[in-house]
Order: sequence, then C-alpha cells, then structure tokens
Amino acid sequence: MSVTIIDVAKASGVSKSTASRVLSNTAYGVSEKAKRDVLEAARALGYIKNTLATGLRTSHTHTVLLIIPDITNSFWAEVARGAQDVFDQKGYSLFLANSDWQADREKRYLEVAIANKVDAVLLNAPDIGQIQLDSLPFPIVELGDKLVDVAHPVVGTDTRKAISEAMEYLWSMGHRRIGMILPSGPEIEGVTSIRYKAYEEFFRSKGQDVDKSLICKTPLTLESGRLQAHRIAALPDRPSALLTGNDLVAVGFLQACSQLHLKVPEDISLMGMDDIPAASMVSPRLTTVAKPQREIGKTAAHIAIDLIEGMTSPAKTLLEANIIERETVRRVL
Amino acid sequence: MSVTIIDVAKASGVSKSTASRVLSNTAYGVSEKAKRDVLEAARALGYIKNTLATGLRTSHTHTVLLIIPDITNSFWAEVARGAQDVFDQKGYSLFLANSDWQADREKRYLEVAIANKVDAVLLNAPDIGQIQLDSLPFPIVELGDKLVDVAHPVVGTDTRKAISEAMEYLWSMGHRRIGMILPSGPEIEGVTSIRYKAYEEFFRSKGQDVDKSLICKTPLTLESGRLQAHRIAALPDRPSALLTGNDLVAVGFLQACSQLHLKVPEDISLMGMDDIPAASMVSPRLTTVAKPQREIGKTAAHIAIDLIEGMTSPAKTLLEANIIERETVRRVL
DNA sequence: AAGGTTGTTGGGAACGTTCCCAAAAATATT
DNA sequence: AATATTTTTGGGAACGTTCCCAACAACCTT
Repeated sequence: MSVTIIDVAKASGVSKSTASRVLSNTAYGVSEKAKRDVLEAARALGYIKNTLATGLRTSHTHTVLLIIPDITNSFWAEVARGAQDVFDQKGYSLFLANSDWQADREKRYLEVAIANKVDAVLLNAPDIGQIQLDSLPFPIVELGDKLVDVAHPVVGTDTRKAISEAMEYLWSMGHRRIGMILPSGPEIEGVTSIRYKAYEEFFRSKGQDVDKSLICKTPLTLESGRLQAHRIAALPDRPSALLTGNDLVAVGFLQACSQLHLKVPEDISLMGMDDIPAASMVSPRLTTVAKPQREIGKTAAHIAIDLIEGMTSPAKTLLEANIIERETVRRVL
Repeated sequence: MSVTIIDVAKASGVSKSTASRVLSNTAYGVSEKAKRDVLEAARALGYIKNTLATGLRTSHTHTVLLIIPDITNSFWAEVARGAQDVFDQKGYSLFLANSDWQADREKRYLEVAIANKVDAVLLNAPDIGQIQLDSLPFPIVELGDKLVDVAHPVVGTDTRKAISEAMEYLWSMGHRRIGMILPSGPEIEGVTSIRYKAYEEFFRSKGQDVDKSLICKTPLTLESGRLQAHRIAALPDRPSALLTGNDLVAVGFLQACSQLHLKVPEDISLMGMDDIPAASMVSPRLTTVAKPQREIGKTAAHIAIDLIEGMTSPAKTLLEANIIERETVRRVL
C-alpha cells in the first residue's frame, strides 16, 4: 500500500527503531550519519507518517474538534477561521461540527471527539452541563461570554465593557436619551442581564436614572428590527439614539426606516453590534461595535495548545470589542 | 485509560472476537444472546470505539477533508455546511482546511489527508494539477465550474445556464441594452469566457449583435463596483440594465449610486450573482441569481460517499442557479 | 448412532507506530 | 590493556481494533 517506516528503515539500512527516532524527532542518541540517511530515504520514498498509528501508540493525535452552532453565521465563521489559522500553523488539524444549538448534537460530537481521540475540543455549548464537560478525557476551551466560573477556560468578549464603551461613544456624541434592544429568550449565561446591567451602570455613573420605556427585549432578527422601527417611529418622545443587540436587528431597523418617515442618522442614530459583513454594505453604513471574532478563535486555539502541552491557562479571557465608526450615528448639540 | 473492546468482552463473558463482531455490526454468525450481552455490557461500561485503531486495521476512517479557499466567505461557508450536513448524517467526520487560494497550502493539506488516511477529499483547488490529484490514495470530488473533463467528479454551478436565464429575465422585463461586468484576472477554468460566451449567445439567439462597449472586465470587489457606477453614470448612452459578476460588485455599485444622480432601479436595473447574505439587506434589496451553494456541498458529499463505497459517479454535475427577484430590476416599456 | 452440515466461538496475527530495555559499539578512565 | 562510561543501536511488546482460520457445538441426515 503506502510506504511505511519499515520501508524507510530498510532503504537506509537501519532498524525501524532508529528510523522512528529520527522521524519522530525524539532523536537524541542517533548518529549524524544515520539521521541523514533516514531523512534522505524518507524523502526519496515520499514517506508520510501514518498519524493513525502514531495516535494509537501515543494517544496524541494533533487533532482538535471545533463545535460551533453554525458555520454559516459569519460570527462563527470568523471564530473558526481564527482558530484554524493558529492550529494549522502549529501542526494541528481541525474537525468541524455544527451543532445548530441542539444539545443532543453537541453531545454526539463529544462522542466523536472521544472516538477520534482528539487532543482538545473548542466549543460553544450553552446547553451542556459542566459535569459532563469536566469528565471528558481532553482539555476543553469554551467559546462564549459565560459569567460563572467553570473548570475549563472560557474565551469571549467583554460584553460589559463593550456596552459601556458604546454608550460612552453615543454620550460623547451628545446623545442623552439612548434606547436599547436586548435579546429575549432563555436567559442563557446571563448575557442579557449583563448588558442591561452595563446600561444601567452607565447611566448611574452619569448621575441619571434609566428610563425603562427606552428598553425592549426581542429576538435578535431582521424582522424584529423592522418591527421596532415601526414602534419607535410612532413613539411620542423617541430616543435620539438606539443601541441594538446585534447588527441584524439594526439592519432590519434601517430597512424599515426607508419606508417610514424616519431618517438615519438625522432623526435617530443607530448603533449595532457584531460588525457582520453586511454592516459595511448597507446604506447608510452601520456604525457598530465589533467583537474580536477572529481573535477569539485564535486565543482559544492558543489556550487549547497550552492545555494540550500541559501548561496552565487563564480561566477566563475576555477580549475587547471595538467601535467601528461609520454613518449611522450623528453628533447632536 | 478508556474502556476497550476487551473490557466489554470480559464483562459480557465472550471473546474479543465476538465482541468485535457485534460492535462492528459485521455480525451474522453470532447468537442472539451473545449479541444482547455484548450490547448491554457496552452500554453499561460506556464503551466508545477507538476509531484510530479501527482505521489502522481497516484503513477506513469515516473521515473526509474539505479544502476550500476561505470559510469566512459566505459562499464557501454554505458549501461547507451542506457537505457537513450529509457527512454528519452518514456518520462521517469532516476535517476543514482553508487554502486562501494558495497552491502550496492546498498541497500541504493533501499530505495531511494522506497522513490521516481520510476516506475522501472535497476541494476547490484550481491551482493543483490533475496529475497530482490523480495519484492520490483516496477519491476526490472537485468543487467548481470546471469546463474540461478530468478524472474525478466535479460539482458546481451551471454558469452558462445561469447567465442565460438571468439575461432572459432581464430581456423579459423589457431590457435590451444589458451591460455586463466580468471577472478579470487569470483566466482560471475559463469561467470568464463561459460567461461571455453565454452573453454573446443570448444576444445572437435574439438576433442582435453584442455591443462590446457594454462589457467590462474588473476584479469582483466592492471597490470596483463603486468605480463602475461612476463610469457608467457618466456614459452618454448607458445600458438600461447591468448584470454583475457577483453580488459584491453590485453592492458597491449600489453604494456609489446613492451619492450619484443614478437611481436603482429607476435609472438603471441591477442584477447580482451569488445571493450573499447582504444581498437581502441592502436597500433596495438586490435582485440576484443564487447559486445552489448548500446543494453543491450536499451533492459533492453524496458523490464522495458513493465513491468511497465503490460505486461509480457522474463525471460532472452542474446544478442550476435560480433567480431571486427583489427590488433592483424594474420593468421597462 | 455415525457422519455431514451449519452455526458460533476464540486464539492469534496484523495494521504502523513508539518506546522500553538490553546489547553492541565507541569513547573515556584508570 | 583492562575496565568503566557513554553513545548508538535493534528486538520486541504494546496501542485497540478487525479478520482469518481452526475448533467446537448443535442440529440434520441417513
């Protein structure tokens, strides 16, 4: 079939042991000549190591599984790309899995991970209990903004800071009545409440009370962005700026605005969150706060590699979002 | 360490041979009782098969490598998703690789594929020679619109038909002067020329000559879309409709239009290609011809599986694009 | 009841590595 | 020159499966 280490050994006139020593660069205690001969023979024969055999023997596969909700979502695609780039560079191969937010699929993929003896797993899996994750035979790095401390490292965005910087930006542009659209649905990881808290905290720091009528919870979809535009347009005393839970909502809002008698940013300023590709394509181009998506993937990958190599790692890494100024926020007097 | 088939065998009081027989459902010639006992023991012990060992023994890993240019590009993300879904459902795991259009990376990944003994490879790799691909120890399915016949199956879009349907659509909306923006750059796979041919052919079928001044070649980016808008706005006798090489160009065009004295679709109709997510988010929402991205991934996966299982497969599968009517094409008299 | 047939079973080798251990060769020490 | 030390080497077992082959049991035949 394919050329094995034994073929290489024979061709270079040494035993498979020595051949293995040089080919797995575990090799100190091998003569220069032997080294050269083996390497030469390997190259000549086009030897490629069978990683299955290596993995079986060493239980070290140089393989990692990435479990994300949906690769089709640009956020996760960026995360995946970031992770892939560093794994690739470090000689690891990446398995990909889309969970579609279904706990049973997440679980099944973890079995795949065990079966394939991966060295580590990166995942976003809000639905899987910690107990289950802790008993796995490989290190885990979680992708998300989890608040609670868990046994494995988590890397995500510093949402609290992101919100407060976005608010500060709007404030600095002269906005005082700032509305907010929060994600509804099951209170996973306390993500909604951390946003709300940051919002409240911001106003408190400015010596203002929060006006609860400026806040609404809704699923973060295009459609609900449109709906909110209609609602807000009809408001007697509408906010001067709006911070939406993600870019999709903001884009939906924008779409509805062109039909309505609402102009952005003249009548209302709009700020999104995530910086999806479309954010720079709609018009006016959407001002938003970009999560460091690719950076999240990269950091998670680095942490995973550290963990694989037996080093310790930070329990929680929260990366900073940054504001992308475009055309949907205007300065008011 | 983990529980092996021998543990299961012991626990159920049979030999590893019988245990293997039932656990690898190669099992006819094993008593009902033994079957039940083994299954029961396996479940009780939480046995998960070591696929490395299986792979080493059988050289069948139930593993596939997908090499695409960039997962961050929604087109490829969709293809990946489609492939993943069917592989997943058929019990295959998917390795992901981003080549960034670099031939050396493509080659390196092929080595990874060999080293990991994958069962098949799906790739888009215009730069890799056929000779290299043909000598690989696993079936290959190529993703792309290749014209020439090659030794392995190709699945892609029927570009010719897509163009001619798009033209027909514009024609049916009353347009007669239809401009086209073609991809420039190295004439890979003859993709540009097939588009041009379809364009020419269409006019010929309508008994018209093509007006070469309506055609331009340019890299398919946002920026060149903007540039083209400026150029076309200044044209003395501008086309009534424009078919762009992809949605990105169309969106760039659209962006520039809002500053210019050019209204879409009132002054000029616009039709994109690909149906990227942003196409439905810009305003006016972009009419476009959608390639069956996810379907391409699925089909390629099915073909790969057929190939793995020793069945024959169609040499070339060209899937149909379909027109998504939105708001950038208007009917003229 | 002896032989034949079918159905079930277990032992052992194999897949391609790595790694332990002991042997051999080279070098240093007295 | 003999011994001690270090360096380099090769044989064989092991990783967890599958699969070939032979052995055994059970059931039919006649």
